[in-house]
Amino acid sequence: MGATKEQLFTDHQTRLAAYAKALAHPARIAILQQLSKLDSCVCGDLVTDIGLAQATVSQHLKELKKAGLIQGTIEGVRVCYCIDPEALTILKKELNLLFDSLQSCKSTECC
Amino acid sequence: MGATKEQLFTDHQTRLAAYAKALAHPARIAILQQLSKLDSCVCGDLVTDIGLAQATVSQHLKELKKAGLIQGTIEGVRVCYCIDPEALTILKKELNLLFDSLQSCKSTECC
DNA sequence: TTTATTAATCGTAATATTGCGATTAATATT
DNA sequence: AATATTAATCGCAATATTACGATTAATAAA
Repeated sequence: MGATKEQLFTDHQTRLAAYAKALAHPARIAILQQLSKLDSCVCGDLVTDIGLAQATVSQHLKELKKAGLIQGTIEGVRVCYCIDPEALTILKKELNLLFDSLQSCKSTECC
Repeated sequence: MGATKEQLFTDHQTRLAAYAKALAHPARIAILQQLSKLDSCVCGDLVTDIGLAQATVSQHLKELKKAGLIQGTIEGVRVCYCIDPEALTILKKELNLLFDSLQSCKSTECC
């Protein structure tokens, strides 16, 4: 096994889980923060800044790209990575949906 | 390999990644939503509601407990699971920290 | 006491993730 | 043309995740 039974869940649950998965590694959070901090989007710097091997950083970038959180454009030999602001907006929206649905929590009544 | 190089990251990055990991499966999001929806916290119902095997649901509950998002109290034969409202507050705070740090994103300038 | 119910855990299988060295393809530079 | 730089990808190893049947321990009910 090891594969999610997708048909059991709503689109919102699946979408949010996918975003959460993208954020589920400190390196990927660090990459996002680094990307937003840099003046330019020259992103080979990420490798030195993060402290992981180039192949590993490249893999994390791929995950972030897959989730739609970042975009990459080729600039000669280099690749410029940037956060997709729209994706961030959608992510925030999905998170708000979750927190709204958890707001009616009556847990203090029993645990 | 297959283990995160924790020493490279800040506490915030590690903490948030751990929370995100807990949310990184639709079943666990479904469980949280179900827990907040039920009048009581009688949670054996989760197994029928979610549609996964008892052992699998139990494992997801364990993950949520590990992340601190839920608590479980024994009530006779049954176990009552509840969302920890404080953990939700912390999670929101960590997420706000992230979004604040990503706010200064200048990505539209280049990608 | 015997039987039923509940939920954790064990064991197993399939798959995914994390990490990196080595290689590769692409573009720059000399 | 030869060389350097950059970043994706391959291949591998270690570990983690997802899922479930079977078992177990605990409590409740008969």
